[in-house]
Amino acid sequence: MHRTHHCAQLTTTNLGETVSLLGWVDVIRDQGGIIFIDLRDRKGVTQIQLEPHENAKLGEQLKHLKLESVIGITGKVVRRPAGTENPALPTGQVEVVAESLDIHNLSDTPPFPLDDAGGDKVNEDLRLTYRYLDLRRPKMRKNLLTRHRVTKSIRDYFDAQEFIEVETPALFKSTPEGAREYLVPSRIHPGQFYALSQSPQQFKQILMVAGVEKYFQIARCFRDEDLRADRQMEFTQVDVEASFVTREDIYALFEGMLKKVWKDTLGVDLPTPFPRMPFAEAMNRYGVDKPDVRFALELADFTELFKNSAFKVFQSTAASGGAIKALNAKGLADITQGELKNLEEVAKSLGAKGLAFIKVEGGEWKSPIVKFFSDAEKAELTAKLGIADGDIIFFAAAPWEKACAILGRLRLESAALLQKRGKLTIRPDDWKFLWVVDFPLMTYDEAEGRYLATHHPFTSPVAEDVALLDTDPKKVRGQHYDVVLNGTELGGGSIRIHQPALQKKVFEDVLKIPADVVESRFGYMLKAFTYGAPPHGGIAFGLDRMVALLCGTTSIRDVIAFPKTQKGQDLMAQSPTPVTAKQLKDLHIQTVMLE
RNA sequence: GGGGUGGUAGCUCAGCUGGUUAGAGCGUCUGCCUGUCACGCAGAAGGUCGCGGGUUCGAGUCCCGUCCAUCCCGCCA
Repeated sequence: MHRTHHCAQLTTTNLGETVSLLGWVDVIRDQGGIIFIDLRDRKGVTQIQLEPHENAKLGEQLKHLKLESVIGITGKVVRRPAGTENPALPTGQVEVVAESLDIHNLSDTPPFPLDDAGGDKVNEDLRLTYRYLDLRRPKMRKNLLTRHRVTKSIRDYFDAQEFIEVETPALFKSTPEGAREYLVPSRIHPGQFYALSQSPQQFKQILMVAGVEKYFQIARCFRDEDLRADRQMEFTQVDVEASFVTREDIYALFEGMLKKVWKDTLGVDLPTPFPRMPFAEAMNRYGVDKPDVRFALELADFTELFKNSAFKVFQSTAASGGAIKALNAKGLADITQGELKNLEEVAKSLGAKGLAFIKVEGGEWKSPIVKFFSDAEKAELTAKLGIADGDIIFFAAAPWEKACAILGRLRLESAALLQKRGKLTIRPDDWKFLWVVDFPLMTYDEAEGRYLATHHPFTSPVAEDVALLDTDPKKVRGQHYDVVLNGTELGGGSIRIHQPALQKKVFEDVLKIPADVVESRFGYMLKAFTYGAPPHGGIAFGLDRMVALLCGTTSIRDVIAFPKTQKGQDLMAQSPTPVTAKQLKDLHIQTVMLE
């Protein structure tokens, strides 16, 4: 039997037709003399009406029919009796009176409810173990569909812009500068390994040397780092590179892509261009390099003010080159002891010694530290923070970046508390994009005792800062940009270095990678650059995170068909697993477990 | 590697300062019901309280260890 229609299709225009439907048993409502089945396929649901007394064979078949069984039914489309229509259903005006029923496969009782309301509450490990059932849920089916729409939209966009999609190898060479890699032993080359590509970065730059000019790829990437709600060991990146472009060209290109994706999937018109914000400003105002600008609660700086303060903690921090930052969590003076303690723990986990605060209630500043403040200090705090009754002010005194980070985190925590109280509204569909720009090219790593690339070593310095590479590397700004949406970093990219001499200088003189290591890891790239490498730049963009935001979920596992758990296991197929001695022998591998 | 939260029936959860036979809703099974769509009604079955050890006359409850899930820090050029 073939289906004549799908289960969201039948309307009053089909009245009187004999139709065949195939699908899963969604619900059985047995009224005794009349039985209703909601038959579900990937498009929707149609109500089937059966009268077991009228049709003995049907009655017998129905006796052992269970939910989630796969059946086919043939019958006539009729109008539902007046007053029994279901306006919530697209097919709710009609029903199919079953004449015959094929049971293709009886189902065992599912281990958890498959409706959205019930399924959402189920422990995720169970959903992952039975992912094929979880994916039958309307919400998960919708997420898969949205993901498909997004990738289709992206491919259409870049195709229209004359970009071509080029596939680059998953099996690459190990380049241990960046994220930890998955190593793949070579059978043919005993003792040697490939690494799974953590990003097509080097290949896409080579493609520019190859004259492709406009490349994109929806690329799978692999990183052997610890997992999070927004990080999987394998994930998908929208990877783009173009020749003869400036930063502005990339901004416009990507804004166009995002505009189209939002229009195609949500019907939303995104305003462009997106605002640009220098890294230092993002840190100073929001305490992070991926600010959520849907709400204010901005940080303020009081380093100058407290340079000669009677309050020693602030005074000494300011005098020794640190920063004093403050955040007015407006209207949060009703914070509970438990919540305050929790915030203090958060601050401490980020390296704060404690959490200094001022609670403003009844016109009075309640705080263990306020007695140290002069009238002038109080006046400036009031003015800059807009202090009013009902506010609570948090302080951080630490090295600049740490002070910003502490308050940046407290800002988010405070916003959540204010939301809980109904004093602040942050809508998930309030799409606030921005570009964060002017990152430092290098960051000094205390532990390693050398400079590390803030993003990656292929990022080109801002032209007027190149001279600083020799004198003051940390002052050099990179031609890097991150695209941020509602506090999530969706992606980042840069204009790359395309002159072999400058690239070699960055590797060897600035990053202090020994010349022989540079040669073995990146020699092929430096060599390629000597054959006419065009100026180029691009971006890499987290597809999973974007789809998650479009689907209104915070976990990318909800938009990946078969994700891994936080310990990197596939609970359904049960990987990873041990392998046989023969497999290892073929790979010339001997295992010794180390403590 | 570190910190938080959780693990009790198929599912979601309750179970107080340790004390009869460990409960509820949903689901499952049986019966009834000819217009339901969260169908309804009546009844029944269903438990290694994650696992291991300890304290105690007595442990779901307290202690130690361990496993799993999840959130976060580190990490993610």
